[in-house]
Amino acid sequence: MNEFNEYFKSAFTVDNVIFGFDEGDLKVLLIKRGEDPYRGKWGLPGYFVYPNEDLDTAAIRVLEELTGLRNVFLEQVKTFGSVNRHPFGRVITVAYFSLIKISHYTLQPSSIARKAKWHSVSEVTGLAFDHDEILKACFHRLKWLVRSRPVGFELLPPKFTLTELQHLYEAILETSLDKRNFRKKILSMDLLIDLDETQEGVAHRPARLYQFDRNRYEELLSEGFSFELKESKKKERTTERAASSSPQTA
Amino acid sequence: MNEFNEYFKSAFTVDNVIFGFDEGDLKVLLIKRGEDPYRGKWGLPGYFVYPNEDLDTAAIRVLEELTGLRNVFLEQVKTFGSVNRHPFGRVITVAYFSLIKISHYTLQPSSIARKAKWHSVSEVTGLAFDHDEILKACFHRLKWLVRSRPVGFELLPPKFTLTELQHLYEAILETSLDKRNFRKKILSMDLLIDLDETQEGVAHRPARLYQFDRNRYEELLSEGFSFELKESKKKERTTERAASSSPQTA
DNA sequence: AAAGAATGTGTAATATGTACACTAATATGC
DNA sequence: GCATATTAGTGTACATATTACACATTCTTT
Repeated sequence: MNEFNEYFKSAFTVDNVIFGFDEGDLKVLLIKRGEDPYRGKWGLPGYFVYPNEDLDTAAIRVLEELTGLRNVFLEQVKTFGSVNRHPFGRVITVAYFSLIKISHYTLQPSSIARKAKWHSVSEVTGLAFDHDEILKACFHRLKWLVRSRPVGFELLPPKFTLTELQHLYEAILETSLDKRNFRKKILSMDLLIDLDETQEGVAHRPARLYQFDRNRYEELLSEGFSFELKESKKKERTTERAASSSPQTA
Repeated sequence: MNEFNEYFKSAFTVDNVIFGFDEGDLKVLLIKRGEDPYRGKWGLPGYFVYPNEDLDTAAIRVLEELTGLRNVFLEQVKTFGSVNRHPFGRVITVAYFSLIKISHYTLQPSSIARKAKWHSVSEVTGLAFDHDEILKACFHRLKWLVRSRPVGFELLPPKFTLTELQHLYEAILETSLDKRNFRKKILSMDLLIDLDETQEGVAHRPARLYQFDRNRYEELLSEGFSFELKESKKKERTTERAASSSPQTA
């Protein structure tokens, strides 16, 4: 019984990978570190877990403390525990990820995090610790999840156009999708409410606005429906314009 | 820098969920605990991680020490860290899982594990700690994985019949599959080598034996092939016999 | 040689996925 | 106000995949 105290003990932390979507681009929330190690470097918002705190609770608390984000649903992804991942000693970290609507939240970084800022996922590199690797794992999870759960709607504002939705899927899947097929597929799922409104102030034909029908989704789920969106099989899709420039019959 | 030592530290462990398949039944490897807490109870083979040991390495070592299994490929699934999951103090555990061919290994339990034995997954309950929950999470992962990776072959002996393969999939997916459609699908993937041998000593028409073609699989993967096996949509499939007992035209 | 038990096989109907090109609606610049 | 630029929105034919379904075959046992 007492031997228990003799077992090696390590510090442990949680790190949060928060994805958002803005300006047609997938973003991740990073903080500028105000503490050693890696002071002044960008990293994921993460910190130590308290002794009598569950992991999920810690992730929520730490996120709020560092960035000001509240009530964010976080999902565990993977645990990183390489011996030398932290310069001060053995630290095991549990990575969490989440998807949020950027416009719904205000960032209020604490002093530990000097700044909190959204960065384009595609441009992020050179983060503190092994955070590049953690980000990669979470992005991979997102890619995986997007095909079997309607996660896209978490990232968009409540009202969105089908083109915005498509661009989001293209950003996550890192591929291009056929407009007509994408629309047909999405609309056939019966998960969107057509708001009978259109965009305003755009210099082109305004698009219809839609809303995700969460109740309908729950209902369909309980009927055994499963959301499925496949990655297109062709790697590089040629545009229609390009393809039609060399027709067989002139 | 010195403050680092002030952060709360917890003990941490790895737990392994090893699946096997035998007698048409999905099994999990459990040990009978020879140590407190839960001495004499069944639980997952798991133990403490060393200070200068990576998590994956620890999982492999612990598995071997407790059960005698060597060279098993383990994959991280989830981390469990509820405050009260261990009666002696705060212990965070990282769960790993693996699939093995039961007949290929000999169990050699250590003294810490008084016994190591295969149990039918469907019958396991009342394990030590939160191991019921960990098992459930790993089974869920297996179900998920089976649809996108040819994991079934890891569980079968090198030579197997299509019926055995089908039964395995049925056990994992907890559903029944149509024989002809299953065969058509599997064979069309071009992942099996027909060994031109048949079963011996069975009291019925002997089945052909097949082998998984791992090289072909790697080859197909690099060509962008993706293994996909859907769960059948109908929950309860009626058997043909039953269905044909009430034909429209006599 | 008859009965029992599991193997092995094909086809038609339906559903899903894919490729692809033009018209419609708005804002802006002239 | 008219031409231009820009994005929205729409349909169909073809190929592929999924589903439902029944019976002859080959072996052992009695």
